[in-house]
Amino acid sequence: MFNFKQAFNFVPVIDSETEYSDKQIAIIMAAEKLFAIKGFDGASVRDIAHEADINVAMISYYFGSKEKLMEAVFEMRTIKMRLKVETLLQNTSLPPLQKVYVLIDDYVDKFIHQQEFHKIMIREQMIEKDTLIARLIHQLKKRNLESIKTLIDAGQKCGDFKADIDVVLMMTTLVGTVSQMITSQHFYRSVNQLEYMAEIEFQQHMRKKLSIHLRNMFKKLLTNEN
Amino acid sequence: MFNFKQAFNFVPVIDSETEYSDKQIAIIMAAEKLFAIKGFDGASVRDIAHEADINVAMISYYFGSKEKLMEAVFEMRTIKMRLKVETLLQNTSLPPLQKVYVLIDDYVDKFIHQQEFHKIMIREQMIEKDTLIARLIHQLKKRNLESIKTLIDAGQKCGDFKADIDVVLMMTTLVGTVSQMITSQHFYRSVNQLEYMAEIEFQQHMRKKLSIHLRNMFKKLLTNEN
Amino acid sequence: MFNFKQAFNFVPVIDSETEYSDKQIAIIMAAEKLFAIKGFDGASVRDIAHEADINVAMISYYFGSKEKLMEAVFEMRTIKMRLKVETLLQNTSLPPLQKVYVLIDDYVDKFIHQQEFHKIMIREQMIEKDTLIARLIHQLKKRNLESIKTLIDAGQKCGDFKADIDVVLMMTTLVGTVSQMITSQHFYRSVNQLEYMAEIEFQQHMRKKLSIHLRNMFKKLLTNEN
Amino acid sequence: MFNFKQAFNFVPVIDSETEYSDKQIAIIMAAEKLFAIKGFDGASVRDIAHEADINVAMISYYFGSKEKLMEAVFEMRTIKMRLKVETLLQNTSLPPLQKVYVLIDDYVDKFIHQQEFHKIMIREQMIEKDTLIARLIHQLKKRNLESIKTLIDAGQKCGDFKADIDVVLMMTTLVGTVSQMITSQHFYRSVNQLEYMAEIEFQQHMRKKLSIHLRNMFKKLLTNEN
DNA sequence: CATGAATGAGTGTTCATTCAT
DNA sequence: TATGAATGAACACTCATTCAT
Repeated sequence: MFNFKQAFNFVPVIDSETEYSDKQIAIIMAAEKLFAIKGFDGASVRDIAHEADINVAMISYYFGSKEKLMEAVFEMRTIKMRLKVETLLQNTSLPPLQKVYVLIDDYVDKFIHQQEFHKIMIREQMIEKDTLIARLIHQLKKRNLESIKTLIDAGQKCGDFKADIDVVLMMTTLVGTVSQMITSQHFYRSVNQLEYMAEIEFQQHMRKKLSIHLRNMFKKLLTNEN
Repeated sequence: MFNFKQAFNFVPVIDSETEYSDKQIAIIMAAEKLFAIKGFDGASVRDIAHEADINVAMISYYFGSKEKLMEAVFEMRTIKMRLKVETLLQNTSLPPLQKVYVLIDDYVDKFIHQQEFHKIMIREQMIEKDTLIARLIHQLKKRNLESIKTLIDAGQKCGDFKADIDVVLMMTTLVGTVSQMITSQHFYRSVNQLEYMAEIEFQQHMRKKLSIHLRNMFKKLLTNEN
Repeated sequence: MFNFKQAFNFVPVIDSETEYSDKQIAIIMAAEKLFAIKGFDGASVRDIAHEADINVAMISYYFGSKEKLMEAVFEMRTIKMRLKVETLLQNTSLPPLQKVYVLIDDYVDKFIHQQEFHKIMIREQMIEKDTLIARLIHQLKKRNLESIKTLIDAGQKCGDFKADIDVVLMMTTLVGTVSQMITSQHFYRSVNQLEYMAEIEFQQHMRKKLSIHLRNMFKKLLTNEN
Repeated sequence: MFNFKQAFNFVPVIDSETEYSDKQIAIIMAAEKLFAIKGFDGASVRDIAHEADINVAMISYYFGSKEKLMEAVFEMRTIKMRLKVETLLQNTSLPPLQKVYVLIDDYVDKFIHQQEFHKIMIREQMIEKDTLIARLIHQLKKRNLESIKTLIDAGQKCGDFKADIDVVLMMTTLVGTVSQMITSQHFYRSVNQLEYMAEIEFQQHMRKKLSIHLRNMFKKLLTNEN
């Protein structure tokens, strides 16, 4: 059996209820990759089977259908998508702005480390269908938004943050900026002459740049200081 | 024959080289709509033919292939995507910050009025293929970026703008925020109890909110004033 | 276009509403043949396409689905399945027993000339599914039964027929005997050393034998004479 | 181990050569049921395995293949299909017509009590393939026919039966009538308003009706009396 | 210029069967 | 003996495209 915690240990993991076998994990990850690159309809089950180096029939065997496989991708990822907000909220020693900084870094990390999954989410958000996945995304976003609202609220109550903050718009900028960086990273590399930087190094580069940029912006957005 | 200039006269149009017949325009617009909703692979040529109320064979007949049809969608739209920057640059009376404001509004307008096309662009950016479309998008973004750099440069030279500005990151935030608003507008409506607002009204609502939010952020990002 | 009336002129034809093209007729007849021999599930659309010498895709193109094709087989045949009863009922010159004789011959003829379709009907009757076809068969049988009841009634009223006649059981014997002859004709040939009789000749042999046998039985069943 | 004799003790059983385990019996009976309802191709081995509550692999494991399973169904049933004729022939006290009556009831009983198997037989008779099953059916019918011929012969020699009797046609009517009743029993119920009669009761109803109807017909067919 | 008919490759899925244990 | 996993072929059907007119 595949060790979930070890394989993805760079992000804090909350264990999934569903246990998947090694082969199932392989299929899910192959699917995640190809759904990200080609989209749901663009990636055929044969493509996925080939990528995962398994027989096509195994996909139906394990997941029932292509759609159910997509749901499995979501189930596996969304379980780990809950932000650190819950923990941050309970932390009394950290000042609100610092909490926001941690939050930004958490978002950036998650997007960068799970680019493929996020590409799928971006795509799926646009499809006008009332699928299980659409509902899962909606629910995930709503839960996150509420947690963040509580955090901002606390900052306002203690006088650190300004009064008139549109949290939804703020989050739109946070998520949008990171998403845009992910989707256009090829352009970013080209424009900054970073074409030949190693993937890992480039990820750290993005991570740092985004973190500084967003911290800077959010500080100005939330507080009155310079 | 369809009058291009008249039909899309809310944005300054630079004429395309290629002339399309009414029927071709109908196909392109049906394709744009369905590609936006369902994705390239999710939308079949039969779907598009049905939407455009023409015979399936016409698509191959007019455009050669489904892929070429997508290129036609891009050709028709990208031609009108050049920003007002060129005009702004030559305008000597307007202060730099005001120019940036005009730019922001231009971006917001374009994204909102051509949501369908932008959804396609967001999707296509993610596909890791060196297609004609990928090159078209890259070229468009590069051209826009350079114009904006010149504009920011001018602001820095006259002392209105700060010295250390990462224009690429700034643009990432601009484009990302607007894109994110577009792709998650359903969520936005739901969260702000705007489910039943008429589409037109909602577009103006987004337009205003985004404009204020982005102007506010960019002012802080670019200048030292409060 | 295929001339329906000419091609099947050995049985009185009531024109179908639906017009089929030559190719559609070819597909329907290939389907009829293979459904009869192999059953609905046993006959693949590829088999049928090969038998009809057309591309597999044409079946979906023309009929929508394999099931709809089966329905087309039924539509084409059931339209001609109405017995001569209606005509017989109006005929005042023919005595009731003679009418029954005509009816028997009509049944025998129909079964023998449309063996393939009848094999399908026998099979489909057994499948426990509430399909359109099941309903079509039920309806056809009910209509026929009612007409025959009227005919028997008339015979009883004029005193030619006995009073206690179970028409349903009588029809069960009529249909059952002919069906059984059709389904076990191979055995019949073998047992009567008719293996090498030509098909046409054998059909006439069956026709005659069945007619005499059934007339004889029904005379005894219906009347008091010897 | 399953006790064959006990389980089907309503008909005299001649032991099969092959001994089947409980699990094998369960599979065979599940197969018989589903083959009857859905046909050979319509019933998947997974269906059968599920119905028998065993692992799919067991079917290949025990019987080698789906086709061999069908043969096992036949082997298990045909062994018990030999009629009472042999016993009847040796009985000197019973007059020929009474023997025929016993024979009719025996047929009716067998068909009604083993409807599922008979549905399979009806279907398999129609398949134009020289399979083991086809040969088994042929052989069974031939053996039965010969026994009956001897019985009829005896009746003719003692002067009870008429001289010109086509035994094959007579058997066609016997088997055909009972088969037709079985395959169209749903129609029979509907037409006689017996939809809600309990299955057991309905079987007894059919049994009685068929017995009287067939005895009546056969008496007229075989003898000169009224 | 336009289109209904036709095609072959591809789709997701299910099949009976076999494998490894 | 027994079984979950696995396989490759087949399934019905849809695809983008081309053909004949």
